[in-house]
Amino acid sequence: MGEKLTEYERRRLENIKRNDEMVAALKIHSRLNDLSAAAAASKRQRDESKSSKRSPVKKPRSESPVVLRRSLRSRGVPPDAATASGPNDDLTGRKLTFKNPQWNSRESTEVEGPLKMSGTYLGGDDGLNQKLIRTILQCSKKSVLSSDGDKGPRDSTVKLEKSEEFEKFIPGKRLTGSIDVNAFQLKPENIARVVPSRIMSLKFFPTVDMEMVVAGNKFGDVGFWNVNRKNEGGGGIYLYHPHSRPISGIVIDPFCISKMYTSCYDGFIRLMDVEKEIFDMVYYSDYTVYSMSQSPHDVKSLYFSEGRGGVNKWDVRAGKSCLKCDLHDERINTIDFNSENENIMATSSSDNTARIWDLRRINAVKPTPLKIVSHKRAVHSAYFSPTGKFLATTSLDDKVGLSSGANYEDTSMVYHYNRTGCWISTFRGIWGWDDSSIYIGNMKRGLDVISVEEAKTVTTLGSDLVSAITCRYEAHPYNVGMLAGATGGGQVYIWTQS
DNA sequence: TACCGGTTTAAATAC
DNA sequence: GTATTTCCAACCGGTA
Repeated sequence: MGEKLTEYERRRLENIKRNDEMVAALKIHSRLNDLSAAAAASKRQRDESKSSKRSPVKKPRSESPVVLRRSLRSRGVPPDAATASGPNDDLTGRKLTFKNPQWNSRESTEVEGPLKMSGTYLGGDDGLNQKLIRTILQCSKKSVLSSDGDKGPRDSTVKLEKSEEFEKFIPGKRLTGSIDVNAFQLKPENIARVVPSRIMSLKFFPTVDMEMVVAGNKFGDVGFWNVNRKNEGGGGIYLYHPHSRPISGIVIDPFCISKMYTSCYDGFIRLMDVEKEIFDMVYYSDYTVYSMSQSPHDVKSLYFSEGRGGVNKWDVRAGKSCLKCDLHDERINTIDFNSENENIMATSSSDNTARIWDLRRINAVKPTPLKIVSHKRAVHSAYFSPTGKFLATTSLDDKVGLSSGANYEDTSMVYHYNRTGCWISTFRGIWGWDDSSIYIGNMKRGLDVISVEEAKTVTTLGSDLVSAITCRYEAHPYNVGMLAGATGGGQVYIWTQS
């Protein structure tokens, strides 16, 4: 693992060196230009970048983007050149936002076109990249075979084969079942550092054929951890760099796990297509993509947020947007869908609200939500319970909101300290496998379990093995009782039932 | 309302 | 262990 970090740092240093060379080249170039014009252009770039970072235009899609990025393809640069392009002054635009100028250069991942998986692999040895590809393809093949039949997938774990839920297994629909929160255990072998730095997104592969977790960090790295050491390739960690900025969302197609979508603050949405061994470009936005989600009822659409309050519904088959609307006044932090009602969606936003929407009624210019859950500060998540009867909202106002009722009209607020500060990601209360509990990290490196019935924190799980605050959690969709927590230092902890 | 700048604050690394 | 460094968030309140 230390070697991986070293390799990662080596790649970063290489990148910085490339950037330095480009900066040096630019200096020579700028001598040829009028100094005042260069200064004005520089100031304009700064201003534009700040306005797009701190306060993206209110109606991003109805106005022309201020900064246009020129397609590298149109400039004759091969689209699959993962590391071929250095940063370029006319492409940095809104990227000029950091104090350290080294970070302001356009990164090699920000090219409009596919990136080879091998080119973005940070482990050095391409044999390991190939190993991950083989592992995912093997499982994907199994899943396809089994979802074509009527019996459900063949499962390699004894536990699920014996469970009643196994018979009900449907790709895209998470399993439900009650568990004893006091039976959670953290085993030393279920701890790993999957990426360097802060984890922003965490997902399990939606399959019962292996236990694979994916983590996206703030540098645009995506790490894979094949958790179960008993399986072939188990314990392996694989690190890629397909983006340049924080990974805001990960979506894996439950019907085809060799297709994984990632969204990023850099405005890119990529599709890791394991069969083609590429991170393909699905979409590029001039505005920050803060979140991405997929409806379990419609896996051929991606929903993602853009800039200040916009939501874009993307048709992955047609490769085009099929709906754009403004749903909030500030950035949208999460998008979630009701598992029981295909028309219901929830969004959480830094405009201090979470909103519940009827998808049939958001085509309007000024769509009206079915329900607004109001907090006093930014709302960082809004998730439906497994049955869809509850909505849990997590806000920086130190409250976890619980909304229920036919139209979610009954809202109660549970106190939970949520001020995570500047070094770690915000907390998000998630659901497990029934409607009884919400799982959320705390500032003392513990895992709080909030009882819905009692409307308070009833249990706090902890372990001496946990060395940092777990800010993001993910429940395994098909493996009841498997809960992953992620830290600001790149570690992932997986709690299991016995 | 856009913008500026102060503030919060954890964890890796260096000693 | 303890001190030092990090400086790719995000919020809030003051100001023009």
